Amino acid sequence: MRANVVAAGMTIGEAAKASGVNAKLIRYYESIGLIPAAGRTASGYRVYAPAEVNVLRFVKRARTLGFGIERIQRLVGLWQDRSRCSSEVKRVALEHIGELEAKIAELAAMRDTLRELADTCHGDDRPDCPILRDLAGR
Amino acid sequence: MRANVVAAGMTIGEAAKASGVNAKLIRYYESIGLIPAAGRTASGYRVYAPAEVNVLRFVKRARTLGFGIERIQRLVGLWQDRSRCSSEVKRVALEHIGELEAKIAELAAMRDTLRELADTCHGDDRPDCPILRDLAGR
DNA sequence: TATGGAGGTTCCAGCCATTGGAAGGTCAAG
DNA sequence: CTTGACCTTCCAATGGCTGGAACCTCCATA
Repeated sequence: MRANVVAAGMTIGEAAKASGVNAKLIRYYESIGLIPAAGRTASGYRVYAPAEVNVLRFVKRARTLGFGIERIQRLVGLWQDRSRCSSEVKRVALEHIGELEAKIAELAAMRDTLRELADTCHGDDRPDCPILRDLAGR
Repeated sequence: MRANVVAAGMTIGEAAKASGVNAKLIRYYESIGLIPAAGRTASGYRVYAPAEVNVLRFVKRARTLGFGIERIQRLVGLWQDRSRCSSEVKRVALEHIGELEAKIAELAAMRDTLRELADTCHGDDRPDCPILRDLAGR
């Protein structure tokens, strides 16, 4: 390809390197409609402009923060809408924070219960075990 | 069925009620080998003895504590092995606690970052938004 | 000019633990 | 005999990827 024609137009591999989203995942994101279909060369290779790489970076960062695909789609929409209200963005973020809190609380409850059980377990070569007793329903 | 013959022998629906694991899931657990295949009536209905319901309850409780299927299999094995060492059980539990901790830390990091961003976001009708700025890579 | 290898393409399948639905068989009561 | 609750199997979807197969295209080197 080497399309330095207008100093833009990367292959999917180059876009992957530049965005941190691997090529396979870029195709997947396109297939589910998270990102619009990329342009194509005459031979069928996808072509990416810098602006599209920025979208990929945005998506990557949002995934790192745990946002789900659907919410990322909303965020990208807001990002590209110059007349957005920051309140809308904040609402999406707060929704996600709420879900993170819920998940954290759930996992922490599991951990605490298990920690207590593990603390009372001798952990030696005897068969008696409070962990199994608990799982067996006392 | 109504098999009160020897005061045992529940249908899958009864076993589901008694164990808290729904019928669909019981079949799934059997299909993946987490629990042994249940007995059958002449007409092909699954039959469950009280001991099998206890296994289901054990599995249910372990799932509630977030154990994965594979680990539950190990736990059931240890539970039914009278010559087990409690240290083995404890090791399985500690492995799981470690994974819970890791997941919690990951989610908490996301939450903290997002909380900071959300705190600095006005959340009004203006378009300026630090959340989007962060996602866009500053 | 032939060739090799790196990288592109599509499609299909699997991960985890479930859940839902379709299509059909069986049981007990009315 | 019909009704309807329950059982059976099988297939598909969920989220967010990842891996592989089979094939095509580009570019540099021998």
